[in-house]
Amino acid sequence: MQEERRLAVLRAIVEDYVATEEPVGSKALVERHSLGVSPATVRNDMAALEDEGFITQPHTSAGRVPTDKGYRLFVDRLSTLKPMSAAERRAIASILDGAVDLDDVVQRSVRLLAQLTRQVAVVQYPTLSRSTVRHVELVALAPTRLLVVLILSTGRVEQRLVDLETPLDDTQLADVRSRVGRAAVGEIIADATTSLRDIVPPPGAAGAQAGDAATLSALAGVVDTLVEAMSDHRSDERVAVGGAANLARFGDSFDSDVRPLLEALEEHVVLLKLLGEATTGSNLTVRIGHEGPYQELSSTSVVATGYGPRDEAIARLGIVGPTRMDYPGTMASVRAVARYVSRILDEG
Amino acid sequence: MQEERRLAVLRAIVEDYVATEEPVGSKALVERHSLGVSPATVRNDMAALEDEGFITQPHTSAGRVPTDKGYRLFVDRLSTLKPMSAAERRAIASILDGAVDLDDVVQRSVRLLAQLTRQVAVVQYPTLSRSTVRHVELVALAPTRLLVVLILSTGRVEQRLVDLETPLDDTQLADVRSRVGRAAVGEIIADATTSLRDIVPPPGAAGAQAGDAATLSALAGVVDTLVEAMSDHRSDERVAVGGAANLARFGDSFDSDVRPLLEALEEHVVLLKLLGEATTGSNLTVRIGHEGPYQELSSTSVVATGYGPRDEAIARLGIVGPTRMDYPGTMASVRAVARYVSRILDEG
DNA sequence: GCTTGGCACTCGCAGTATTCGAGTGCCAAC
DNA sequence: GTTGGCACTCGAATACTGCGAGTGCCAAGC
Repeated sequence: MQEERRLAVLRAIVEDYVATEEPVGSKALVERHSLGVSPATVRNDMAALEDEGFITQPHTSAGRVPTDKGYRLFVDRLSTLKPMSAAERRAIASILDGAVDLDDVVQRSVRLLAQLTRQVAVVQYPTLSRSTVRHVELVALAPTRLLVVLILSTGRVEQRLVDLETPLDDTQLADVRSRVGRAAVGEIIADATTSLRDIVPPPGAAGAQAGDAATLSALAGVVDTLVEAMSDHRSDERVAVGGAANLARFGDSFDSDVRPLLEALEEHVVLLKLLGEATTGSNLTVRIGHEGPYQELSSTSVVATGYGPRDEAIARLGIVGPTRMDYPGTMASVRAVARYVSRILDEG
Repeated sequence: MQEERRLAVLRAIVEDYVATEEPVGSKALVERHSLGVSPATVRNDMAALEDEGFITQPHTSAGRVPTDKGYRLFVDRLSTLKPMSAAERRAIASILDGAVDLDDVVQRSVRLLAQLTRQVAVVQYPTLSRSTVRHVELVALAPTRLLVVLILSTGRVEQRLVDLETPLDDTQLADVRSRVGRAAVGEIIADATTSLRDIVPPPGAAGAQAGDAATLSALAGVVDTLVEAMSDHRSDERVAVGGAANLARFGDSFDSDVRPLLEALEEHVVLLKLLGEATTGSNLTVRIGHEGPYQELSSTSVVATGYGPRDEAIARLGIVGPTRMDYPGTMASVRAVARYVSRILDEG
């Protein structure tokens, strides 16, 4: 009984505090929520909640404010995702459906997310590691210079230049091209890497079906380049950021809260760590205040989820904002955008 | 005589105000600078300067602060570029020389610039319009699907997909490839666009050396795609931004000054307009406060310059900061980075 | 005629005092 | 277990005051 009401009180406190940005007192609570009890009773409950560490008061004789632990309980047990309105759904669809390519999808997503949540949005570009090789092309730019183009199932295109030791004629080039294609096309990155390595004969031990020296040398160079392009971490680390202007709403504490966040937004490695490791599926994760890996960001929360085609989370997206945020609404928006983007990747 | 001293006073006021961020009074001025006159004299000069609109006082009985007009005079006539220290030169060289490709150069530049000036840095990616076509490649991904790769002299690579109406065999493809190559390679973008259009025969009027229908259809599709890629404004508009965390030093006025700037940083079109139209050569431009095109950014200044290989300004870079900034130092840094980047583009 | 010292005046800032009221904890009564 | 009452706390807002940096002006001096 009392336990249940206490949780109701906690929920009310979180909701009011998020809405008003001011510590909430017992009297205001009973006025705004129909709890069916008097302020005095609420006070007793508040005292209990404070003992348990869910709320705290900034100074004696002020209202109560949720602690990280309080938000955690709220998110885990007291909130239900706010359903998106029809208008919001339409907005998501209309904005994302206009995208012309992968980069455009990411950029539109980040804007959309920032707009919906009024927070700073972060979207990781689909990572290479889970995707498959759709095509490899070799183009002779000059007698000893090849352009290697790698096209992945996500739509990402990587190109590299390879300088050859000896010139290659068309037949030899076609040979290299077909060997590489057979080894890599259709494989996921990880497998393609190993099978590409396999088609380069170890130096010295010339196999029966190996081929002439020029071809082998070129093959080795191309394979090296491809392997390097595939494992290139720069591609994995790319993220898009949007809605930094929303930081202006942070209100008070500027130097202590906004500054470290602004710095983090430029460090893509940090951002990726904030988004969290991509686990399987599309689970929505919420990291509140101190739960995160960075001391300086102890007053910010992260709401993130994986996304990708066919329920494979090949990248993550989410938002970063003050611990005092509208979790139900934000979580709903993040999930909705992730689902829609995943669907687009499915079709593409 | 007096005129000269008045300018010296203005210079001293600007320097002191930039350093201390506080209105500067007559007494403090004569103490910190050896002007050789008494505070009373300085006061007279100040009154004159105020009449002319170069300085103003925030409120009666406070020190003086430079106006936009005052900064303008300072920048135009009273300041000499601070020479870069040897250490700074080395830092620029060592950071930029490590770049592996064009994007890397831009990204390193923007970080470097933000670090040197402690302001928000903006670097436009080299624009297409002035650069030349180094190579065009056509790759048959499928019988009726071509990958068109466009490589420019700046090192930028654009790729597009073209769907054909009818399949193309290797001979026909080679034909299209060589026609396109002959028309475009080596030309600057603008010329390539027109000469590409010229090689597509007008519908109906089949010329003597035209060729079969499949080839012509494919040719038209490829040319359309190339022309579109070349004139694609998205490529022109790309900019990199760095050092947003430096906005935290803005001190006071948050909502009125920082917020619009944060918003502008996400609008690349706005940023490009701020950097200004690329004029010829590497002229350093300084836009102070209200001189800029945006009302909301009236308390920010922009220091920008063009850069590019062989003294052709194919893109711009610069910084955005408060009107109260160290102009000589900032201008020197911007120019130094622009020169170094231009040199790298020269070599690449 | 410019420069300078003197001087009265202004006015923002910082520190202090004071009031106000929202909110609390506790207790006795229900 | 709930409720109304009540004394108490303490931060925020307001008002007051003295300080001092800075100014403008003027008359004397170089």
